[in-house]
Amino acid sequence: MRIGELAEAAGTTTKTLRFYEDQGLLPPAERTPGGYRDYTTESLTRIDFIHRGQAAGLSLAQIRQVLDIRDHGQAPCDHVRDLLDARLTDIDLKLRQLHDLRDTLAGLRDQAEHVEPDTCSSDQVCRYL
Amino acid sequence: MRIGELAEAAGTTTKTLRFYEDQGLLPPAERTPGGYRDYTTESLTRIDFIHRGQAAGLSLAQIRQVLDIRDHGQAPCDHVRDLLDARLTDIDLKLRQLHDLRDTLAGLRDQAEHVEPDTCSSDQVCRYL
DNA sequence: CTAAAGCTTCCAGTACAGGGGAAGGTCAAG
DNA sequence: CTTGACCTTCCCCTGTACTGGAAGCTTTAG
Repeated sequence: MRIGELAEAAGTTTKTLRFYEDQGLLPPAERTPGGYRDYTTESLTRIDFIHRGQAAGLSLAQIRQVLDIRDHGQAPCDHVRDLLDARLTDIDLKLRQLHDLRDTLAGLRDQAEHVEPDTCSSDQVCRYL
Repeated sequence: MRIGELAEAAGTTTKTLRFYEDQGLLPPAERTPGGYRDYTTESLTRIDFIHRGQAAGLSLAQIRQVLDIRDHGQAPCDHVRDLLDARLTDIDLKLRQLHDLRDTLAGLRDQAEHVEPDTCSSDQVCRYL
């Protein structure tokens, strides 16, 4: 698969994929005789993982650490366990805060639901946006 | 309350608070006769909200939009409702991805747990970090 | 054979969220 | 009445995660 196809499939850009390779998030791609990067679908899985990590608020550096662990198939020492524990604690905190915020926003949204429609007539500029 | 106290209480810095004021996330603070910013505890609540928003992966611009809605006490038009819906959809997606990632990491961490301790002896550099 | 689309590297620029530090004003303690 | 802690504005710098664009090579279609 060429870089353009992969980017499309992964919902990103060729620029970003080269950037990820540069940052060590993707292994240096195989090359065709012409010098083009040549990917397998494995890369797609990897990019999805990166996207999930980002959605969780991890930095690319943190994602790379986790990928390195995954790449070696097994986690062989305390440092690695500690790293994963730190990430998990981090993520659990984020999950709690996210639930909190969701509730707050849902409350606001609920107020919006029960407002008279003509409170914001079409010829009135909505100053809240 | 002066800016230093507030920063301390909110777990942030004076720099950041002035930056938030500049960006419209905090209303321009009252001033003492000497020109110092003078805050009430209300600001603390607001900063906590901002922090929760950030933990949820919202940008400061998005947080500001939500705060603007909150500030006017009521959500008066479709645009606002749509904005909140967009944020909620956004957050629900993040919550799902976060759960996913948590499972993945917990799996890895579990492997780490069941590894022989001496696989990573003290005189062996842990190459995974 | 040529044109267009897609790829290569390289360098520079952008947006976001702040942080550093200068130059100077304010306030409470001694 | 001075010293030190804290405050003010202003301007520039930093790190993260990309993005744009130039100059040139490769591949596919007509």
